[in-house]
Amino acid sequence: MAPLATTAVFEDIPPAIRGSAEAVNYAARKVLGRLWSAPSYMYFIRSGEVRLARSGRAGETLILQRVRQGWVAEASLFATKYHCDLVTSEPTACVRVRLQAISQALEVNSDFAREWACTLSSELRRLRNACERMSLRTGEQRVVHAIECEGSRGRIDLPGTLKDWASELGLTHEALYRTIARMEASGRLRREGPSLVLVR
Amino acid sequence: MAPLATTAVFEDIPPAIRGSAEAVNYAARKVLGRLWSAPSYMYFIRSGEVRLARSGRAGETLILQRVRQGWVAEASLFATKYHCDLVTSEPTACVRVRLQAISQALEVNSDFAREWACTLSSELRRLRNACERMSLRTGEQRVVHAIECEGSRGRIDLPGTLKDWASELGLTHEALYRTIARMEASGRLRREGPSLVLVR
DNA sequence: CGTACTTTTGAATCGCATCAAATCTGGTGG
DNA sequence: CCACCAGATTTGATGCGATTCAAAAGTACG
Repeated sequence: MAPLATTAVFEDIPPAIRGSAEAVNYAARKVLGRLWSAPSYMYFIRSGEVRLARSGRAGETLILQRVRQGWVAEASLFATKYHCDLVTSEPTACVRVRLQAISQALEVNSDFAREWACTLSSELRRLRNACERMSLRTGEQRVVHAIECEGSRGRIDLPGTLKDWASELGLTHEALYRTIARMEASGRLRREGPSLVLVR
Repeated sequence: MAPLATTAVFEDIPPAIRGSAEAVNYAARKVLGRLWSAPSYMYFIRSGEVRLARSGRAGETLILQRVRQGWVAEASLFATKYHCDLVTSEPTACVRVRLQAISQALEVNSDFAREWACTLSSELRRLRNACERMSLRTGEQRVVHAIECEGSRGRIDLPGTLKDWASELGLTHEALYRTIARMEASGRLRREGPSLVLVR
């Protein structure tokens, strides 16, 4: 399905590129960019969710970034090809901007340049955390690490299914279910609706 | 030991910040920055090696970045605290620049801003690769992935010991030795001095 | 009510971590 | 030059936890 283009402009887009921003809406499971293809737009997510993912030959998927608000695949600005797939997981409203416009804004507008560098830096820190998490050997260690890093005060809101979360944690969904069940049974974890809470 | 300060200026430092750059030399195993401490300098490595690492309570170490040339810990520009330890692994010559100077250069000099964003982006891509690698289950898959991503044409130069490489791959050194021995025995890998070569 | 998907549990297998010990290596000081 | 030492490399045995394959139960949605 072709994206529905509108001409709205949004306050949450950095002023420097509002002029070149174009609102687009996608249904779930639409591909915004495919591994190895040349990127031409940068996407700013307003609502819904876009995932940056890679899939192995066996069909298993690793989710590298999930964005519900803000820029996705920021690193593709200076790349000639996408290094991941870019896919919506649900109906998503976003704004797209030509790479060239971003590049130019970076050149001309130092506030935007600072903001961009800041975004990249924080994504870098997030990924370093993710890397460290993947080096942990047990599912329990990864769950605790994720809650401590990405949640607040021992609580994390799961944006989606446990199965999705499993592929972010680099576990099979079975392993994650069992880990959570074990932690819950021994009182180290509580589930509250869409949240997980570390006990004590 | 206090760093030996000199006043040399170097061509490989971006012009915009050469004025505020200060050459420093460190012995091996010197700590340039400690986890949770406030960063005040950014380091540009000229020779030697600096590692960005985290260590678990059991003493095991995960190497998140190894730099032999270029900026290290770029993400700390916008952070109030280091999120890793910053340590030399051998005698290292680098140039340090106050964060403030970098920040200002970013503001004033659009070429530098572009270069900085470019550096951050490529580090981001490298880290995404590392994340994907950590999601692979066997040592052999990780070795192949690393050679394909970080090496060139099926060959990688190991910058350091196999033991070091093991902690980058998220494996114990024993597991890595065994993996390499197995691959070599079955003819899928060849060792040539400091290099590993994928066969076929 | 049926379909697609997630969640859950079970059993067998695989590969890494762990602990232990021996060998090899490069560099130091006597 | 040689003894020595710290560290890397290597091999072995054992156990643990995740993966895998399988199947059942729960859930959301048309």
